[in-house]
Amino acid sequence: MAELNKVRLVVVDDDPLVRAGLLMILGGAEDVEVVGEASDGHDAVDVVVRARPDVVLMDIRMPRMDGLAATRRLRDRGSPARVIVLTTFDTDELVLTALREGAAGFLLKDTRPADIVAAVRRVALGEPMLSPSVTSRLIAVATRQGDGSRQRKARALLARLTEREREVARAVAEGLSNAEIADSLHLGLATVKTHVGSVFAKLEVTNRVQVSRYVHDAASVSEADEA
Amino acid sequence: MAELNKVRLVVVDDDPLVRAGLLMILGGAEDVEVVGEASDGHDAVDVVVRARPDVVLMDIRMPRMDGLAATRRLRDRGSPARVIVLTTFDTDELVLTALREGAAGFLLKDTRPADIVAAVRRVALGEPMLSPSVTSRLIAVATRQGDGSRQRKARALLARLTEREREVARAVAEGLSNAEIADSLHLGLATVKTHVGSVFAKLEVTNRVQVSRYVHDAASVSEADEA
DNA sequence: GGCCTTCTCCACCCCGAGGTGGAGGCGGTC
DNA sequence: GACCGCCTCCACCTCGGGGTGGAGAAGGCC
Repeated sequence: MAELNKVRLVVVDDDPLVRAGLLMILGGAEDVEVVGEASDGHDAVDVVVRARPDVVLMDIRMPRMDGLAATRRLRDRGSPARVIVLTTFDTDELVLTALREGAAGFLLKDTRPADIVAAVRRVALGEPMLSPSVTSRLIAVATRQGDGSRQRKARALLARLTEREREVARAVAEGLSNAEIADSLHLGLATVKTHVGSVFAKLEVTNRVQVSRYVHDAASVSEADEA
Repeated sequence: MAELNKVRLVVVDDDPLVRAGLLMILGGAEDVEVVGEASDGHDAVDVVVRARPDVVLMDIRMPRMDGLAATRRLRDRGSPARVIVLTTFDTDELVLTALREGAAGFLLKDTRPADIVAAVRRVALGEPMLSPSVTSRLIAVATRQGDGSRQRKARALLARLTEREREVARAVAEGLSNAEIADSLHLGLATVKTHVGSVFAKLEVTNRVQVSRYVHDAASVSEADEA
């Protein structure tokens, strides 16, 4: 039973020493079975597809294909393997890209061996696992935009518009001219101008760029207002 | 020495049973010292200010003042205490609000006792600590906006602008008129018009609303371009 | 020296944006 | 019925946005 529930793992790193170290660490855990290795992203995709692991420990900087591209490739191929990115650096750029590509974990290479093993187990269960500094970065990113107050104000003001006015405001925010708006909404030019004027008055602005800002402020963070 | 390094903790929850449970769990850890308790947010602020704990375990739903408001109040007062929010629910709204108010941790109440103790220790060291499901939500939020491709395109295009042109583009995106831009950058009106024209050409747009979109697209997610 | 880019500014033009003051129809409320 | 809000559209006006085609100065590159 315990045998059947072993976590199947593939280790990917271009440095033989790092691979050896990881094998040592993870080989010691009796609930983990290393079912494959690769030394670059290209091989990694092949190995993962064949070995069907539960979890992949994936280095980022590698020759031929880096770990992020490999992760994306695995997603594209529908592989169910959960990827833990293992790297030395944790810039916002890397973290966000990795998570967008579908990585379930992001560990720094200075993570203690016991924590690496714990991460493999947790990720195998479908939970995410990030190094503390990565979590901090993620918090910074997630809380940065959407300070909330500006968004709420924008949404409150937009709520005062009539349905038609909101449509027009959205079109204005897209950068359309009055004529284009009239066309796309099947209205007369004069009608559009009237609505635009009402929008200006209700939002208390004097030009369309400011309308654009309100609309985009209100749209950000809030998931899918209307279909 | 070990005595001196004890983590000073305050426990805040309106349910006496929950408080008792937490005290039991954390009292068992010899490197944690509970230096105060409170049963609502209002009292919590007082207790924390007097007891000067390193860490606060803070319930959200409480009478008089909820945990989020209390956390904000502590931040406003400049308290160095790190707050771990402890709650039953983990909606995007709650998680983001808590983190914005400066919470260092966000744990669900079904967290195992040992993990609660571990969280207190980690947070005391300045690291964040989130429950797995909270981490998942955060990842969803952080990766949602910024699908990346649009942002990268916007940034790439903006990078082709000269320094001056970028300044002008930013001003345009703020909704300023040419005259206002000329004023704020100490330029002639004609100069501004020239720059605006160049910006249009390089961004391949025909009006300022579209410039605004590029600038805001590029700005989102990216941290503080230039001071 | 030439050649490039960047920044500054000019004149001239046209049209769309934005403001003012209307109108009529349509649906709901008192 | 009278009233009100929303949607539709009109005429008229002004001014700023946006396009064209310049110019001169400063700095970097070959």
